[in-house]
Amino acid sequence: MRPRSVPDSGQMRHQAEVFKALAHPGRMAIVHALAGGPVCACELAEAAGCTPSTASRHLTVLRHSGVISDERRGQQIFYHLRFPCVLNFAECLDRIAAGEDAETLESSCCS
Amino acid sequence: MRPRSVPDSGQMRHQAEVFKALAHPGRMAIVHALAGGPVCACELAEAAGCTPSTASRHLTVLRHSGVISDERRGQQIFYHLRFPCVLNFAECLDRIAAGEDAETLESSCCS
DNA sequence: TGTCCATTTCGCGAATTTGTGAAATACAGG
DNA sequence: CCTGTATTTCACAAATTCGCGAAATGGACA
Repeated sequence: MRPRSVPDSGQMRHQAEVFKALAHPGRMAIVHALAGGPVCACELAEAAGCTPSTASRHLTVLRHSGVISDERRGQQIFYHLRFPCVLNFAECLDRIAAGEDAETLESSCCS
Repeated sequence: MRPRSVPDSGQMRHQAEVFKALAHPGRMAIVHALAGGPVCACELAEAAGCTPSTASRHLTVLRHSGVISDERRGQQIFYHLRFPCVLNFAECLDRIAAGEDAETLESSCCS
């Protein structure tokens, strides 16, 4: 077990903000849709299963929390996943939900 | 880059639910307070900086999402962190926020 | 049984989040 | 400049979350 530093309250607020940005099924769908590389906003609206308007707000939330970044390419805007390890952690959650023992998992979790 | 399976909508809903449970500074404080082992509810209320009443609801949210479990010991109830890798991921967030490059980080992230 | 202690549940108002259509903005190309 | 496409911003109502005090619950112990 590697030693771990205890975060201060500012760090914990920031962590909670990132978790909040991810705390929505549509936004998780967006994050997973970005796993293979940058994707434009219109495709992300489809992935999230909502209108472009709603998707735009989800994208704003994710961008503001630092999870994604945006880049204009001609008429469209492509989004890029800045925290690839979110996908690692999400996979851990699936494995624990599937019944895998968390202790056994820990050494390989999120790696 | 290890191949990664794309989660179905049920898995993404579950992931979002876990993230939502963690999406609160007080609940993050509780999670970090549990890093060293089980802690009773009254101490967790202190760690979260709220009343026992509010802390109890936070604990209910965390327990319902599977992040923690509870165990009675005499008069008090001790809580236990079931997802230790949450701490790994939280540390990644700190390191990225501190300016560390996410690509460099990924291979060691959450491990 | 009765009393203490730890914890949870209830009820309430305040604040935040959510989704959407309509309108505004930004850019490419004639 | 004007048109079409992509995206965002705005305004609004519905739903959810938050925090706390008061009251209820559940064991431990005499």
